[in-house]
Amino acid sequence: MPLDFDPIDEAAENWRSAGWAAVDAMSAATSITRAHQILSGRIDAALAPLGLNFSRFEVLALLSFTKEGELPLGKVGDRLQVHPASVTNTVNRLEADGFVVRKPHPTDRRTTLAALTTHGRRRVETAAAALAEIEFGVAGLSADGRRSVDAAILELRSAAGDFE
Amino acid sequence: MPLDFDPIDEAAENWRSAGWAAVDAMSAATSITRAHQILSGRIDAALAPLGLNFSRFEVLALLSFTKEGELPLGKVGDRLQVHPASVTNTVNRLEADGFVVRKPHPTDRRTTLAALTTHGRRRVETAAAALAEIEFGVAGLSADGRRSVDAAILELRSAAGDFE
DNA sequence: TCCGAATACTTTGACGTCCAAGTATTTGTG
DNA sequence: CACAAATACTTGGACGTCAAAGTATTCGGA
Repeated sequence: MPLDFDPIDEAAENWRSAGWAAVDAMSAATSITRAHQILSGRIDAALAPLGLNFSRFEVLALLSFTKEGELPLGKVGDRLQVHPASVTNTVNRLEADGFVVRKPHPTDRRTTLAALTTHGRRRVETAAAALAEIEFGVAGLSADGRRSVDAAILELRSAAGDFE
Repeated sequence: MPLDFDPIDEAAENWRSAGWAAVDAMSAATSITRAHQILSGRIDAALAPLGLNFSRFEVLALLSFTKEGELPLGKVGDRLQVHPASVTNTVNRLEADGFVVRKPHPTDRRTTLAALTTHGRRRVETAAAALAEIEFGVAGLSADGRRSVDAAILELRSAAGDFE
């Protein structure tokens, strides 16, 4: 049951009326938050039948891009920009489902590798196809829209010190 | 410790190399996810000293825009597009902190109203100023960027049936 | 009027994320 | 070579979100 008005637009009007500052910033932030909600709902729904969620999928995809199909847990966290505790948790689930196994690092005994299993490699292919099928939840966003979102957010991420 | 490359761009390259489909969609979805992470981190940090997080703030703001400063919990959920259980939880916290009180609906005994207290009204003003101060986390995003994000996401939300 | 369906909220439980603290191992420096 | 500091991961606790089930109340059609 959709509302018969745009709640974000409505909120912006209210902010303006209340004399609150930074209305455009508020609107952009709320839009991004809501977009994330929509995407993550769609993506998780597409992945659920495969026993995955987006985090778990991202880990499998990342591993599948490496030569050996394995990576230290710390590297996984760095690349995906998630907390070490989340990596532990995610890999626990993937391991319980047989998609990855933990292996000791050959030279550094502090380090643990997550290594893709055959099962995991098959599953990530299936999942990638399923996500492509639903266009990663961004169906409804034009090619121009996708490019401009990418470009704008690149500014934001760069300013936030995400890289370089 | 930022990476010395853009992890999203890196991911897009990997996807292309692996021959996976919908690379532009993947990139847009990942950008939005990461942007949300950045914003919510900044916003929650700004609100934490006030005993709020973004959800709690949104509820207070919404109430402050009404004539009487009160609204049925169900309406709150509709406007903010969050699950009823989350509304219950959020209002519990706000009530425990004295920012709102629950009141019975005058005519429908199924319904509960959340009503702003004086304390809550003062706090939401302070919080709004604090958020304006950090530009809702979107500092680093140009005016053009904000507009194009808004416009693009409006497409997405509209297609997702968010309203009208 | 009666009663099944709808509505409104709460409760419980499964997850997921982060922080802070704890353990193990390696690094770097005097 | 020793040992404090840094690194790598795990654990436990606080929170937040959602789905499903439960309770109370109101609505609407026979």
